[in-house]
Amino acid sequence: MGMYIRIADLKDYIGKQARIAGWLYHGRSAGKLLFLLVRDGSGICQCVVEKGKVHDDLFAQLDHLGQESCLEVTGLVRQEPRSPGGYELAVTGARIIAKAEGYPITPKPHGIDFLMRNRHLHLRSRIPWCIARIRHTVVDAIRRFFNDRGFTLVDTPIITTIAGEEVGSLFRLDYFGQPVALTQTGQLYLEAAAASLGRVYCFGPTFRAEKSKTRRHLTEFWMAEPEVAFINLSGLIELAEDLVCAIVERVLEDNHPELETIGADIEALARVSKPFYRLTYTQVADLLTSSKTQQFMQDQLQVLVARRSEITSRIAELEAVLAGSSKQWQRDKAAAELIELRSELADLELRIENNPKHAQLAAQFQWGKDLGGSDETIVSQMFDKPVFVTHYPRQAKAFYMRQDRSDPKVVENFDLLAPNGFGEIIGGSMREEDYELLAARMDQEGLKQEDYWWYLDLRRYGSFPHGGFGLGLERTVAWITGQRHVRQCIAFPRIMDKLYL
RNA sequence: UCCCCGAUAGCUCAAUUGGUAGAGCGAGCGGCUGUUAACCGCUAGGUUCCAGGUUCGAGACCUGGUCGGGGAGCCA
Repeated sequence: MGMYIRIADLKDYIGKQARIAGWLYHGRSAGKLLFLLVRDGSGICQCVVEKGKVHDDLFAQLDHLGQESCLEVTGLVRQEPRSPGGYELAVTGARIIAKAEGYPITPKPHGIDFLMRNRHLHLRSRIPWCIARIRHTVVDAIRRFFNDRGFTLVDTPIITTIAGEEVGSLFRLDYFGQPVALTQTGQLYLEAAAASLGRVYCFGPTFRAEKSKTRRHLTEFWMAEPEVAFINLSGLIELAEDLVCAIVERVLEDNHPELETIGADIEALARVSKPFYRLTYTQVADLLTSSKTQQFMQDQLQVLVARRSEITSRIAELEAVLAGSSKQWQRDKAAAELIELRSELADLELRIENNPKHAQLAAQFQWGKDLGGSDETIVSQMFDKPVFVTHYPRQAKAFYMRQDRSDPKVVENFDLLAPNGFGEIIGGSMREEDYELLAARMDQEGLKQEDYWWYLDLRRYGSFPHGGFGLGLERTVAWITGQRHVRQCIAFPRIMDKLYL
């Protein structure tokens, strides 16, 4: 593609001249040598400038070039074990395209608020770059998965006239005088499309005005939703299982370096394989109130407490280093570690404080309630692979979920909990295809049948067994990348009462 | 809506518990031919979030507010 070689392709040019263009990620000087780390979006390349090999005034300019300046570099590509990527560019020429001065984001720790207010620049940094690449792989894997299985993509509307989830979490809009809302799910429209195309899916943004200020919530997030005609619950669960396996497999294949850079738990990801665990809601309720769970929580508490004393004594050590008369660089290192340990300590304190509360909540769990956040966390911590939880109580779930004909108290639904405390990434169900049962359920929920007239029509004209699910993209990416907060997993996050940019 | 925590240099954090506001990074200048968050020396950089109050004296204590972080409920 023309004038420049992509840094990712430099390995094919060893021993040859190449010209790259990018931004200065980091510059160091060592006397008459300059090390310029240049990034171009495809990778990072160390460019070595030797005094005398370029004009002196260019050398001086490069020596004083600010981080994120845009430049073009020409040189000889050579293998070099001392270079971060294993090869480097021996610079013979360079052209500064645009200078940058006082770039605010340095290669040192920053607070989350600062980074999010500078998100437009933060995207250039290493970790957001890795996450963006992994997110891209996940999206592509999802599309391929469905396309390869005979699904047809149907783009459902973003402006909707009916609610699929809690009415309280709608973003309301005025549509030329008519009250409408931003979509919370494409599901209802997808059910209509499934009667035309059999297997369909949508993949787009969804909007929920939930007042949830947690690490698992965005007000605007992306969801992949398949809807399948002539399937049953176990078929649906298998589909979800295959999908998650396909996603994880692709990421392991395509993004190994990125996973390593961000410190994801690659071994845990490699363990993600069929079959996942399958539990009914009733089994989970029994598990939560069992002595096994209480024991698990106690064991966990002990581990946390042990880790706390470990950290506490390490902090004391580091504080002694800072108070003592050691070298500056030793003090710097100690200070950096101290910052990290203190935040881990704060996190531990919170978990230690919450542990008995959560244990108690679990012990007091009553059949009929929806699983709380802490219950979900406990269950997903108890398993090393994803867990399906099925057959929730009917009254805790949405009106469209199919009543289990062999046990009318529950519905044919499932949630998929990612392991190690990540919690729910998929929710799905068979849909009630019986007109009378659906209408009765809508009455119970206080939903007006005339608002849903076309949805009920689907049960009037050749009603068919069908079901589907929704996979939350950011939660999936957060789980795979090991990010604490979903807000790192979308380029421009929207969270409750904050847009940042 | 409720609970907890925080706000000090551009950034990340200190300040011996009420007694002269500091360090690293970043920025600027200089040194160094193999750096890996390089290193070494020098320089600049402050209305300690805002408004009141207590005090001889407040970054620290009290009241109110603003902003931010985390959690609960609810959810993907």
